[in-house]
Formats: sequence, C-alpha cells, structure tokens
Amino acid sequence: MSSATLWKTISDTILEDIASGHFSEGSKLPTEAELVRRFGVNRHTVRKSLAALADKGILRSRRGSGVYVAHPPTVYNMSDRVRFSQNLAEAGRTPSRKVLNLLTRKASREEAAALQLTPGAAVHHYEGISFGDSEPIALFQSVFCANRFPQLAKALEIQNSVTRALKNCGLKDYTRASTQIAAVAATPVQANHLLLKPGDPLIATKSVNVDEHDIPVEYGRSHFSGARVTLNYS
Amino acid sequence: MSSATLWKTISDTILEDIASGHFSEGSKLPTEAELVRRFGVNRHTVRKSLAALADKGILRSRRGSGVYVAHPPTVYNMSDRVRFSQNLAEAGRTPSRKVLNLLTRKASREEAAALQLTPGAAVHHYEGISFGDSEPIALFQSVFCANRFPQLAKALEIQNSVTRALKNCGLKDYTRASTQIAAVAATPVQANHLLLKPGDPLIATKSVNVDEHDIPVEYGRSHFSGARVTLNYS
DNA sequence: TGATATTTGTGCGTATGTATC
DNA sequence: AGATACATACGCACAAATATC
Repeated sequence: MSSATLWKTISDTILEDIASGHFSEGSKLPTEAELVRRFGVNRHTVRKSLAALADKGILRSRRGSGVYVAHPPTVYNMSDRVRFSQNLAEAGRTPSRKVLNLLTRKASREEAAALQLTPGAAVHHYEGISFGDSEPIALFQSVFCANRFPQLAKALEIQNSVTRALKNCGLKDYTRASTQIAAVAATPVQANHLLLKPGDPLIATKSVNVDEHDIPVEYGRSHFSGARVTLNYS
Repeated sequence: MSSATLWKTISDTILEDIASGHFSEGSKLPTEAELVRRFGVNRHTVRKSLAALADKGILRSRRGSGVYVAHPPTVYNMSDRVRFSQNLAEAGRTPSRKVLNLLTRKASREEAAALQLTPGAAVHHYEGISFGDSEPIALFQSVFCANRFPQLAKALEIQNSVTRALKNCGLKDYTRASTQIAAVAATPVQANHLLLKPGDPLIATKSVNVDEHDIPVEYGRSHFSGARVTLNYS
C-alpha cells in the first residue's frame, strides 16, 4: 500500500463511508474545511479526493453550498403516451414540479411551425423544473395554442399537471407524434437549475403532442440531466 | 454563447429579453424575488446581474418600487425658442414639473449681471425638477426681475408653465439669447433629485432669455441628467 | 391618515472554484 | 503538497423606500 497516494486513501475512505451508509444518498458531506481538519491534510488534497469521486458521478459539489452524495440514474420511458408523473412513479420516485415561468405570448417561428399556427399567434408558455424525490430531473418548456385553450394558463396555475389541465380545457387524450433528441452542454443557468456544472451533458428533446385527430396541441422542449436520467424507448 | 459566470449569463438573458421586446422601455422588470425563482439562483447573484445592466444605463432601480428598463436618452432641442413642455412632447414623452422652491429675494452679482439689473435688485426665484413620463430629466432654477413682473410669483404658483405665467404678466414672447454649457459631477442632493448616483455626469446649462427688445427677462440654470438627455442644437 | 406588505439596499458570514507562489 | 489570495455564489438578517389598502 506504499504506492497509494494520500488523496486516494482519503477518497477510498469517503467511499466506504458512503457504502456503509454513513453518508446517504442526497446528504451533505462535511465541508472541505472540516475534512481538512479530520484528515490533517491541505485543502488541495481533500479537493482532489472529492474531485475523483465527483468525476465518477458519486459526489456532486455546489459552489457556495457544499458537497453532496449523488443519486443513481433514473430510467425515463419514452412511449407514445408520455406522462411525467406516472413515469417517475414507475421508477419508484416521487414526482413534483416547480413552475419558473407561466405566461401568454406570441409564438416564435419555430413554435408556430410545430403547432401549425400562423406566425405570431398567441401561445401559453409553461416553463419549469421536474423533480424526482426533490432532485431536479429535467427542465421543461411547453407552448400551447392560446386560441384553442383560452383557459389553460389559469388551469396550469392550479393543476400542476399538464394532463389534468388539458383535460379541464376539454382535451381527453393526447399522444406523442414526434420527438427530436440531441445532446447539449448545460448553460450556467441550466446547470444551476439542475444542480450540475456548466458544460455538463444534457439530453435535449423536442416533441410535438397531438390530439385524436393528429392536430398538434403541445410543443415541448426538455433538458434532462445526462447524469441522472436514461431515456428508454420501448 | 453563455459566458463564464452565472451572473453574466443572467445579465445577457435579461438583455436579450429587452432587445426582443419582451421587456419594453420604461416597463417594470420582474421583482428580484421572481428572478431568483426563475433563474434559481441567490438574490445576490440576480442583483449582480441587474447592477451590471444598471451601470450600463440599461436598467434603473428604485428602492421599494422595482427595477425598470431605462429610456434611451431624450433628445432635447436647444433652439432659440426653448419650451420645455413642447420639447418633451415632441420627444414622445409626457412632461411634468415639481416645484421645489418659489420665492422672491435679492439677486446675486451673477444674476444681476445676466439680467442687466442693479446688484441687490429683487428677483423671483423659481426652482424645481422637470419630468418626462414621471422620470426626472433635469433640475431647473430660474430668476426673473421682480420689478418688471410683480405678479409672476403667484402666476407661477398656479400656472405650472413659465411661458403661460409670463404671458399672464404681459410678456408675449421670449427667445434664448445666449447659452453656456458645461459638464459637472452631480452633488448628492442633485443625484437624489434626479435618481442618480453622486458623481454621475450632468449637463449644466446657463441661459438668458430676452424679450422682443433684447431685454433680459429670465436667467435660467439647468442640470440635465447626462445619462437621460442629449442636447440637440439645430 | 395610518398600518401593513412589498421591494430594493446593505452587511456579514460561509463555501466552493481558481490561480499563483 | 502546502500556503495564500481572490472571485463567485449562497444564506440570513435587517434597514430604507415604496406600494397598497
């Protein structure tokens, strides 16, 4: 064991603490300063140990907050009838939502094309973060034709569920017509929302949901945390 | 194109929202608390983003009220017949006035010289703030010969317009004879009135208005907010 | 007018990220 | 590997100005 470096030893010790349940999933590790005292080494050495575990996806650090134990990835099923809540419940996680922005505005060219509207038509803009067990899973941004669903904005304010809000506006069912998937790097703001670092990989999806007559009702864009989500087509 | 830091990214995002017309001139931005929710960052971070834009003159904050999109500099025409209200109306802004001081006193040496009076002659002192769309544009301070216009002080109390008050006192028309222009730093008091910071640049003007016989009737001094006004000679 | 809530301004302390010596 | 310094970011608390009823 003479070849083992100081930082590797510390890294292994922390790993054992996690494996033994001393530090559980999502919990906060002692601060770097505390670890410095505990192991009697320089802060750089502690940081190297933590960085090694963070690279493996075992730890996650947040500037100004602390270092945390990461969760294992969640499997997200991409069937033709995608329902966020149901999806996460199947994965054994408790779903929740945080609305960042909810307003009615004019559609961009891209949005108008996706919803088959005239450019500049009014749309409801619904934007927020999806959580599983209080951990951010994805950023979502959906637009709906305001003309077809005049009361949707208010319904979304109350309902906290797109499916239920649309049902309140008279839409019984909707299915996923098309989806584009890409991988992008997280912007600082995206990274912050998802508790990641800028540049971390995201799964970017663009999808159109249609009603029973194949008329588009929703154009949704999502950014999943690449480290915490695996998309599953089946 | 996300820049390095969080605050810079947020700053750029807000700038884009302004450029795209999402936030228009003079309109109120979401509160800091709302931006905190939307961007998911600490309030200090939001404030740093806003401060960066405020330093550029793009935003302006008012304690207890909110943060607003600043107007581009108002063009103030310095013709030979300057009328404040008309001037701002031409610039598409609603003019108003707030009188800070209205009294009759003895003229200083400088004032007596400008009005061609004997030193110590009585003058009406008229001082206040000019607004465009409720935004302070300039501080003004005018003196008039009290001997020639005995009722002017009362007229100014009622009229809220120098042109109309002078007309009530028998003066049909007056024109600008001379103007001196300088740039000075705002004193704390001036800055407070103009919603600026002490040391911010001001355009200081001194002008003499004369009647049809070239006899001085008004000696006016103004301090325009350098950030909000561009003087235009034509 | 006055009481209360909202919003911005400010300060202090703490934590992580990065760079240099 | 150690020591120091600075930048970025978070958390909390309170003051001051404004808005609202």
